Amino acid sequence: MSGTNRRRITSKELAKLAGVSSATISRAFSPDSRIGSATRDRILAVAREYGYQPNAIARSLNNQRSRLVALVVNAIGNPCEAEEQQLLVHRLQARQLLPILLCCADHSDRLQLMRLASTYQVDHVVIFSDMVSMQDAVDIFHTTKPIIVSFEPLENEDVSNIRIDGAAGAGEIIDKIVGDGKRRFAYLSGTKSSWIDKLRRKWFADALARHGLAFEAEAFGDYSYDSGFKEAVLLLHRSKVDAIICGNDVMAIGARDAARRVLGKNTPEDIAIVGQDGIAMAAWDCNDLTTLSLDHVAFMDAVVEVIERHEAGDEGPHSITLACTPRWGSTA
Amino acid sequence: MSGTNRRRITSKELAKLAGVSSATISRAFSPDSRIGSATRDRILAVAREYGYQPNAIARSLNNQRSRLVALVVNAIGNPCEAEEQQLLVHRLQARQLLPILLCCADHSDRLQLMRLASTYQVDHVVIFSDMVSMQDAVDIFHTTKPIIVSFEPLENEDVSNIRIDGAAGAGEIIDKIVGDGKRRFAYLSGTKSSWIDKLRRKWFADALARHGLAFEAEAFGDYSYDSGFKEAVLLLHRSKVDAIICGNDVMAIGARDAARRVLGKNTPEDIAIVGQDGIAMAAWDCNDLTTLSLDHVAFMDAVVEVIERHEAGDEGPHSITLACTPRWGSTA
DNA sequence: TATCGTTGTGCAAACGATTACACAAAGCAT
DNA sequence: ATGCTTTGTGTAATCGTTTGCACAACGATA
Repeated sequence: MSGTNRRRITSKELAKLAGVSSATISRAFSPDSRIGSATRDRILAVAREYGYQPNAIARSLNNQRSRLVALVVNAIGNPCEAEEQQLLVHRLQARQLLPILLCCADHSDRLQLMRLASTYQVDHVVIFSDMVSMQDAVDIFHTTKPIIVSFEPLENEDVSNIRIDGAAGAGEIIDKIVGDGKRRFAYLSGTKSSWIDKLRRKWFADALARHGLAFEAEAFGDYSYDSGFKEAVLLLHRSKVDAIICGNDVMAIGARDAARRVLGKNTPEDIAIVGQDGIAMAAWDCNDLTTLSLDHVAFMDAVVEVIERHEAGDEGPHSITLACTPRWGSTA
Repeated sequence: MSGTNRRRITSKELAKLAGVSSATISRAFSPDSRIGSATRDRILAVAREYGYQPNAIARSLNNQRSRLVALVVNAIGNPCEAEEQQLLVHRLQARQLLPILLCCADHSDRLQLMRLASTYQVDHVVIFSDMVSMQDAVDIFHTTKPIIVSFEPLENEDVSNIRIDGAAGAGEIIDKIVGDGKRRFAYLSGTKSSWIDKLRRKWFADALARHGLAFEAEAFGDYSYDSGFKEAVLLLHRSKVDAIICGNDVMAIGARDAARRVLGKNTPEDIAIVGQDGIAMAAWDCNDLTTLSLDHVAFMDAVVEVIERHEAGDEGPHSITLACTPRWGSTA
């Protein structure tokens, strides 16, 4: 309680103070173990007095269970990832699981970091980055079945995963925009190399194909507002598209600003702009974005459900697919 | 390498395979320890072959150093915190420190969570939440000197901390707005109980006082867009203010939208709106917010500097203060 | 009263590394 | 050839828990 003593008291020391063995101390802290309730109460009282808490590191070593979860993400700064992380972290904490955050800029240190985290014997791994190959994940976390949250076609079917299907939603959105008279579409990708991005593009391309249309122009950004803005300017200067489908919401906002500010084009009359993700900001009055939206709550519930099944010993692999639905705003 | 074998190999097993003792295995993995370079190379080769990595949990138990850092935050969803976290996490990872994220909605489980994290023997604690009392932090992490990133007047001077001073910047902003002819100011707080919020308000109140002015109206939100929007509507209905200073940028954007959409008031002609934080989004073309901005990079550099001094054994306490500067946008 | 669960506790062996200490081998000067 | 340092390796204790096993005490049953 005093808060100023430097060293942490150990179970052996507490045992001496309470006149019991360290085994009994341990039992006092595990809810269902044979111990007299009087003894337990006395121990807990003494423990509180001396500020004793069992050392989770030592316990993990003995248990072979760390209750740590590695979260591999690309960027916390991206609002979509931030929203999802927040939901997930709360759910994990409610289950007494602690998240270790791995946030990786480039590819080389991503693997390095994953290796580092694996030495901490994490119980679960949630990979939000589709830049990580499944094989790398499985190799690095060989004792922990990772959960892949991405859309890469699974060549290794032994890994639990959560996938998203936006084909139907993209269809609805394209139908609406074509119905509004737009014919000349562009796709503004988030990255050049990601599977997610290719898949998302395909949803819309397929929907366009059903109207006998195809993307007339392409551009590549990096999921940031600035890249959305810049690429949209270039795109609109070099081709006369009247609709831009963007790889995520943030780029869509950038593209909308570029169209309005640099070219004086307004949504949805002059140009239709569509985002993807369904972040909270998309619904703000100043944005009111039409976007192919994911139910982030259901998404993270799915992640937690897979984790719980893994904890229960049923290592699957489990596979869950969630559908995306349109959010109708005033940009398309 | 095979990636499918369930159990992790131990140093003792690897020792047998390499024909050495487990002590030698350990030495092969610590850069500066007495070991023949031929032996080391052989061990590392065998280790790679069998996918051996030293167990960080066991090492931590022995070392008394976990290389884990607890990050206590209010909400990842808040863009300001997200941006800072991202910067900090990168800096920690570059130093082979792993962040454990504690994200706390309400006060009771905040302490609970901090206690849980403390059982993992974290080497450092960074507290971003001014909802945590310093005394609680010190009590819970009694073996680890926490770093408090907040503005609460330090009654306990034994804790390293990083503070922010926006008095001068707020002065500049108020001077400008008053110079533009505005006289009737409102303050839209982020929370009712936080020290940060009170201090931020005081910067602006003091600046107003120098012009013989004071806040005519007050409102309380929760740092969210929706609360900014809602409170601004109520505020503008019940009083005829022509300037609103907001507790953060997100609320300022909400307030701006409310003024424009619900009351048809434009910035900066009809009403001046000011944010605080200086998040990236404030500079987006659609927002172009005038805000009292913090240099997040310098901020997180400061946090890391304190951590490094603590690691070097100089536990301070260290205290760093950073100044906020105005970002001039079109909202004020 | 003898027997048999049941309950509560202690002993000691894990868990997987690190590291102080001891010691053999080797290099080098006398 | 002797003594001294340096280098490389092994032995064993340690970090702080948990848990299987043994056992004493106790109440209930026959």
